Amino acid sequence: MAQTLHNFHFEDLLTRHHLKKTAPRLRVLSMMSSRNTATSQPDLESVMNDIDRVTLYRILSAFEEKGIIHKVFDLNGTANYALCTSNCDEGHHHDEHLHFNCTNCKNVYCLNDMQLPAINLPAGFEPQAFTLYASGLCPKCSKKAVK
Amino acid sequence: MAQTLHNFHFEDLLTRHHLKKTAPRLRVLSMMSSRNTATSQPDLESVMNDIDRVTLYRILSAFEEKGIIHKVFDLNGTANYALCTSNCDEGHHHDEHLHFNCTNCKNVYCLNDMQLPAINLPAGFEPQAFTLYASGLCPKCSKKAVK
DNA sequence: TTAAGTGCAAAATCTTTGCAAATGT
DNA sequence: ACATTTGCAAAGATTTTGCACTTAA
Repeated sequence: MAQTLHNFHFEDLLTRHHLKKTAPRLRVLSMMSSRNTATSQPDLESVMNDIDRVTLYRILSAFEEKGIIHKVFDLNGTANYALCTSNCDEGHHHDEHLHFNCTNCKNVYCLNDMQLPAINLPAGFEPQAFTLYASGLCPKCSKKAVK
Repeated sequence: MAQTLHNFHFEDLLTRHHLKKTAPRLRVLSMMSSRNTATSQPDLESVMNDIDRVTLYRILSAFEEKGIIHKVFDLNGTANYALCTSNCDEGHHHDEHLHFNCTNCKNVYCLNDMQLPAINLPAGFEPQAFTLYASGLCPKCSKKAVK
């Protein structure tokens, strides 16, 4: 995570998904890739306040549909988005990793490396996707020895 | 789940949490206990349309604060509430069970019996609570052989 | 050139707040 | 009687929709 990817990578990403390479979209992608936490619409809006709010909503939903980003709800029910790691197809996400929501700084971390353990469900349930969600203190906040 | 509890049980529950026994609150409790799926504010509103919407919001948040119900967000980010099984204290929930969201009928099931497997987090993360979330087809919908 | 994307205004939702009237203890 | 709770009205916040202008291909 958090590695700064080059712009041509994002341009390529947009092209592959038949989306036009526009300035707002590239800025959203670059902003999201520069973080190691998920980003909400309000986040985006405060950082890129020259881009229209509606445009941000539309960019996020287009990216999600195309499988470029995925959505996680934080403890407050706010949607947070993070770049998909691998091969999420149109309409089919494969983000079965652990999401960690810090109760102090409110950030949502995607811990892609964590494998989900196998889960057995009661008879009749046919699961298609799993998400494991944890809340607590992230490394930064636990270091600060929160009162 | 889904067992119909007697009214005095709910009255007792309210008393224990220092909440007055009012008709709207008892109806919400009885409605929630009669279901085996979690209930959203819109759900409540459509079933009990003689109770003010604001009252329902306030009942839900009071119950959640007191640890009588807990909140799960479904695939659409809508808050769904379910009765807490055991000993959820004021401000401290212990609902570390599996939530199953059916992609067909949209219902959210609390599978209280499922134990969460132990999870190891990367260094620095200090988890306080886990939620495992699955989506797919519930028994009813998988039986119907959805197209 | 033209289909897709953006920005602005406005509508539709969803959720919260303030306060007077009603209700439980 | 008194503190809570409710219902209504209204404010605030969030998200969606429509449409003219702009831009990438």
